[in-house]
Amino acid sequence: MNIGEAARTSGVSAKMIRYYERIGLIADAARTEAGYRTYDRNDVETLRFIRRARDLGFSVEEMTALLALWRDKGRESAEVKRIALDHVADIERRIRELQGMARTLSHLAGHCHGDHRPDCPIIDDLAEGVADEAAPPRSGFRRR
Amino acid sequence: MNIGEAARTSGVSAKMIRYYERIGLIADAARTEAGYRTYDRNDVETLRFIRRARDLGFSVEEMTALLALWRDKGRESAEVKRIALDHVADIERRIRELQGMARTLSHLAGHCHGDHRPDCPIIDDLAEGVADEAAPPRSGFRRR
DNA sequence: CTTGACCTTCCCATGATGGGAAGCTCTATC
DNA sequence: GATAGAGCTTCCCATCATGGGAAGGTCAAG
Repeated sequence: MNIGEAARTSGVSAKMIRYYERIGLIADAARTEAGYRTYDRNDVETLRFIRRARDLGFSVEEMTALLALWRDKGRESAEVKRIALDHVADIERRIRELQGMARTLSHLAGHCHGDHRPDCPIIDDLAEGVADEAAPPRSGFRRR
Repeated sequence: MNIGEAARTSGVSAKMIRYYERIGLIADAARTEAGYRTYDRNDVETLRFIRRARDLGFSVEEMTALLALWRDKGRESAEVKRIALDHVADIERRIRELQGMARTLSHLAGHCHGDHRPDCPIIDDLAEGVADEAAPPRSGFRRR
């Protein structure tokens, strides 16, 4: 099948399939005489694996490791578990950061009239920076 | 003061100060004859405002609105509150996405021996995609 | 043989941030 | 006054995963 059908049946866009090939996450696809990429059921299975890992928030780097382990029938499950748990710890750290932000903002908003009057503790806090209630905004925080 | 001191006292890197000026979040700084940017206490206050908003996860777009409201002494607090609560809702949506991922992965890891044996439900799930326990991986999800 | 869907590569953009090069300016010390 | 070193300037590049779109080749149905 061509890349379009592989994309539809795997849930990975054609753009991303080409990208994954270019960065070496997946092997170069076979080509027709005209240069079209072709995929078989096996390739689509790999793409599905990638899509599920991606949906669980794994980075390309982590997916590279997971794919290698998937293919390695003699793998040690400890290795897979370690990657998964490291990822969980990473996710939980991000959750805590976000919770700190939400808590601070909710608190401030709770004290804001939210009417036509100009007084607003949210703005006041941003301007003065009194409350240091949010999770410590250390390095490494990225939004979206 | 020059950009270096403004960066140190505001907590916003010189790189980012130039970036914020270039994209129009802050006004063009005054310049010395030699072309050096100069900042006064007022400018540093603005930069501090930006840093705090950034630490709370506001995007540049949201910061633009918040800065305008900060300067507008006749603002309606309802407007500020709306931006803050919209942002909280956005944060909470991201938290739920992350929690779904962490839950699924923790569940899978809990059933993985994590030893020298190759059997691993984490890999099996990625390969087969049986459990659809994670938050629906709709469009718009971005990692980090 | 034309039409339209599909494929190819290539370049650009995102958002917020940092790295680094090449070159100019300022200040302190000799 | 010269020199060293810190600090400033602009410009370009990279990140990460993803999409948009242009220019042009290919294929299948009518």
